[in-house]
Amino acid sequence: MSIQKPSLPKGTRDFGPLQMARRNFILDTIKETFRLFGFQQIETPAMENLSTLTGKYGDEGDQLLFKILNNGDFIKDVKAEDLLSGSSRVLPKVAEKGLRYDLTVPFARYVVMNRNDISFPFKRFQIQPVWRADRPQRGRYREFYQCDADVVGTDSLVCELEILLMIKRVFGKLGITDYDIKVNNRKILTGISEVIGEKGREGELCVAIDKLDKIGWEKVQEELAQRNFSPDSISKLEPIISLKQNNTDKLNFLKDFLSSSETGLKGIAELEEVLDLLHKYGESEAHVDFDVVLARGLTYYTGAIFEVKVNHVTIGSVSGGGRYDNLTGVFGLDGVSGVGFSFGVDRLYDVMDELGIFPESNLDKTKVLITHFDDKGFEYGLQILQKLRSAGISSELFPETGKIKKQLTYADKKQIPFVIILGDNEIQQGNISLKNLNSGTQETVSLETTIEILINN
RNA sequence: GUGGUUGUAGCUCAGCUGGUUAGAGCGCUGGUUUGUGGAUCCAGAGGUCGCCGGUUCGAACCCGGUCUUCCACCCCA
Repeated sequence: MSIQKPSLPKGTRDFGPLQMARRNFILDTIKETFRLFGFQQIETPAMENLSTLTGKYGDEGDQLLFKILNNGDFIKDVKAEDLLSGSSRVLPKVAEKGLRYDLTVPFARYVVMNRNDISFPFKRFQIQPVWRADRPQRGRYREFYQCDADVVGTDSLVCELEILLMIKRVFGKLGITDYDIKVNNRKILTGISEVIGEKGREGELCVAIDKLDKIGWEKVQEELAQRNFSPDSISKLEPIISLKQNNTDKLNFLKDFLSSSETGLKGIAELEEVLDLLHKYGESEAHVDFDVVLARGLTYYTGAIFEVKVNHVTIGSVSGGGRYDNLTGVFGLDGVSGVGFSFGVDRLYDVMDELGIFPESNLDKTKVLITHFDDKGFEYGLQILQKLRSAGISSELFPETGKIKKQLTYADKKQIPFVIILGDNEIQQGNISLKNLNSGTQETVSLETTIEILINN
């Protein structure tokens, strides 16, 4: 049998010690923030029944689901005519489970299954990997983490406020300063389509308008025309596209523009209230940008829509979310509304990496390495190791007796700042030679003094 | 899913229009120093040139397929 080169599935990655230290820095910041705001953590299985997942993300979403082949004789129910009918006929017979595609649908399933034990409003957060059979590229992976926080069972706009506050807190802690939280409201989009005379077509409208930044107004007009929007309605859109003022001015303009649309005005009012709550909380509107053309998740969002973009980097949005009226309807539980959002850790990592703003040393570091020359030193070291750890000092004993050079090199590579050297002299006198690898200085002191020095450095 | 791109030592990359035993820097191992790391110097190990097939007297180089990487579209965190 030949030796094969190991490899990873497309779009997946290993994380080494440095990467994990950095990822944990991001994850800990997010977790701490969620908890500070009163969210409780849950987890759900990596795999769900395929029936739970399919049909929730549209046709394209279904294609991106990873399916899990049934165990045992997975082909036993497949008939010859099934094979001739194509893969869509065969799939349900060979796979009944799939990997989760996001955290929202499993959460909806969880809420429905535990409705009797949950007291509403329910604030939960969930930090787990999700899988998508997408084609990978920069900032896009087949396995990545989402950090969701959702509040279900209340219509209060305080939830929207808290989402803004949590985003601001996390970004502040991470040291990301140049970013925009784009906010909009589904009802405003609905209102716009009504006012321009294309009622009910906000979905199509937004798919086209969403590309404004990328392809420009000219191309957007072409696309709208292609989608059979009338020239009249397209021209009515013009003033919206060129809106470039502060939030208040934009809102005032739209109040006038949407005066004939009850839904549109409702959307404006909601957004105004969220901003008002922000001021009452004592926070500024800094980083909060009302973006009339922001459109996402239109199949389920019904109120506020959020998206966070870090400026001057090549990564797409790092966070997004919104309000939905009927999270659990597909699972037979009506009337559960909610609002939630998600941080993309992997993209936050890429953004911080690109900006070069990771703090210097959040690598998990040992404080001191105990080195020795022979079995006697090794045994003496073992006693000292116990004392150091009891004192809460992260320490390790070099596991082999051998050349001191090798042991020091190990400490150097692992960036361990202190080394304890135990030879015959130290053992006889019952003390310790402590070397500081950063300064190169070395002193022979008692165990108590050693512990004191290590704690204070 | 569509189109393009990439693959040579652990890492970053050279390698001329196909021509003997495929190179460099960094890293790694050992030595200079048998109780002292980082620097210098010396020596050494390490490659079925992504994989499979084809063209050729001869392929890292040309052709086909496949996998992988990155990019655009689609969509998304």
